[in-house]
Amino acid sequence: MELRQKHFRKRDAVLECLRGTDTHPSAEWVYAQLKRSYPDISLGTVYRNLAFFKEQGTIVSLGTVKGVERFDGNTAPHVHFICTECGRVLDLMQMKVPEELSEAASSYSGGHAESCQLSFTGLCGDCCKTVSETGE
Amino acid sequence: MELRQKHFRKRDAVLECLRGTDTHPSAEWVYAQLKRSYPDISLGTVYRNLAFFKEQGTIVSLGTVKGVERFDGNTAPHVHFICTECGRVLDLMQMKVPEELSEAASSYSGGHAESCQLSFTGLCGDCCKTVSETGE
DNA sequence: TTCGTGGATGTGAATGATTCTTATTGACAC
DNA sequence: GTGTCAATAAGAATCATTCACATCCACGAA
Repeated sequence: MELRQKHFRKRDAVLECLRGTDTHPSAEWVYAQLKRSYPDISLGTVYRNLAFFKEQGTIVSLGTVKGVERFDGNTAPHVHFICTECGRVLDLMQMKVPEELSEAASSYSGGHAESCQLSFTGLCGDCCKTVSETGE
Repeated sequence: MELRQKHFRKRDAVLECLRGTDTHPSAEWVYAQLKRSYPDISLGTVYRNLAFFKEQGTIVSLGTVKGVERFDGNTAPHVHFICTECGRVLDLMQMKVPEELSEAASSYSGGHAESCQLSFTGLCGDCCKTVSETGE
């Protein structure tokens, strides 16, 4: 078991890294983090394993923000706030996503809805402040 | 005015093209359409003008589907259904997006929400059918 | 032990969407 | 006509992501 662990060390590390942050990171960010503990890790491995976990449903993609894909290790349905200025993504865990919406979406679309994403875009608190201080 | 029209012909054509469809097209699709009426139009022009209108708020980006950005000429807030199989994007105009959500998002996030996107992903009717017929 | 197998990885090249650069054009004011 | 300024075409450049391929490692069979 210890030995097996070793073989999957990097795959596991990708998942741990994602679960250990609430920054909804990009592949590049994960790569930079893991580089410290695993100096020989490659970007390809990070992409490969993110795709693997996404496929498994173990993690979730938030779509792209400013051209790069962002991931979330928290698969519980929750709402996101995306800052259009700095690209930060915040969780709004307090906001409820009505349960029955998916069924409504399925029936309206004639297909089968598997997941639902609710997100808001705008300026985060920090960027609001910066804008009001510098006048844009 | 006629003359001025001519100068902006392609910019306007990009907007018209987007407004004349409900397929939520990509830049490439718009380019292919316009190529018929404007054989010398360039992809760069399409990208440039999509970015221009997006900046103005005249059109809206849906984010990327299967790696390519998709646009919507319909800026009225409405719900989308995105097929993960064929990439089709359907409007669910019948579904309501509660008005007060944006304010809640602003207060929870400490920032200022400017827009809200609610979308469902899954299999559209056609793809459901295909899957059940072919057994995947 | 020694092989063989199969999954995980590193490397670097390839891909593909998007953006940038440069030269050109058209509309308008003088 | 000349100058200016925005819009454009063409193609090069960029950048995130994927792919191809050789290698490595754990495990199991001989």
